[in-house]
Amino acid sequence: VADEPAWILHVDLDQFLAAVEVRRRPQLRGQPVIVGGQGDPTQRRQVVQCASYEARAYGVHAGMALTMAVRKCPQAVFLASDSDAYDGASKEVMDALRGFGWPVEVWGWDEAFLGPRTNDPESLAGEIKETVAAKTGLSCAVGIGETRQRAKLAAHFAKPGGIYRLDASNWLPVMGERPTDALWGIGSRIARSLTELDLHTVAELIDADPEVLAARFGPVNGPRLIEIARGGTESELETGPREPKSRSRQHTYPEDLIERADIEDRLRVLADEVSGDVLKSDYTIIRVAVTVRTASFWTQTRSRSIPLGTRDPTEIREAALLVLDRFTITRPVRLLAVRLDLRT
DNA sequence: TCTGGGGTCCTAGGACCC
DNA sequence: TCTGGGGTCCTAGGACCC
Repeated sequence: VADEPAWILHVDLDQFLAAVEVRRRPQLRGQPVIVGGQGDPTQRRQVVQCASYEARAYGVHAGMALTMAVRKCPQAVFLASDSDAYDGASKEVMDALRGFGWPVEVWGWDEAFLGPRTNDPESLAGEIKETVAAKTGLSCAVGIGETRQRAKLAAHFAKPGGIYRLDASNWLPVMGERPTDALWGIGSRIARSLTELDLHTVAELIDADPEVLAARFGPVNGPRLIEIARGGTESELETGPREPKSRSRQHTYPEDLIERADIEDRLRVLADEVSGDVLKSDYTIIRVAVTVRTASFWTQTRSRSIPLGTRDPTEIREAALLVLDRFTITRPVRLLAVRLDLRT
């Protein structure tokens, strides 16, 4: 086995949140299902978290306002987001994947990388799909590559429910002429900056001057963009439990907050909620950050270091209020957030 | 029809110290 | 009076991802 080639498989669940909801409500199968917020499409300021493929056919997609989604697809079933249910379903899937005995790196609720050694990754991918379906009732796509980047993009081509391989032999033919933001790790902003350097496609980025990219994007990010374009680097999967670096709680209020006392009250609630999350475990808080977003979407974050660290919820709450005092708020407040940075 | 919530990593300037 | 480097911490913000 040790002399068989190493592969990365990326397992990506299909329409995960909607699929979990359909699994426990079989009568919804085949219907447009939209998960988001409290499941009430008349409520403002809530967005689609996941749309089933039937709903996507009407142009509904994640991030869209629920009020927009109900206009595009009035017959859809709208459901509240239920993170406990998704946590549980995710754990079922990851346990099924670990059952294969290969290293597993969990990537969010609905994605994972596997690191097998095999001469036949397609057969293994097929077994994975069957096992996940049998044990959890959920379907997934599997991407195959030598790196995370290739496996991740391969899974994209495999969706929904398929298997696709993106390796050294077909990376350039498949990806070379695509825009740079087709890559995992390059979004719209970097793609636009690259365009200003006359770099439009993956193939052009591969041949770009590393010095030019370093000058534009920094000493780490610049060269990394070229690596991404080449298909990424081979590196060990991280299979251990993730140590969180921060925990946050944010809320967009259905009606803007006007009164100072109201803003402070809401901030206290957020601070206490996120403190409660963190203090259940053994973490020490070393920084408290507060974000304010006004009705016009102007958004700023300020923070305060706690050099010795604390686990005292009162101190955290008061630190949040002190940070709030450093803002000059003259507009109605749409969103507040509290983030706690943790000692690593 | 205005645009959620929860994360990670990187960059850059200024303070401060040696 | 004018000047060097190196290092770390703090803070704000940008960008990406699920």
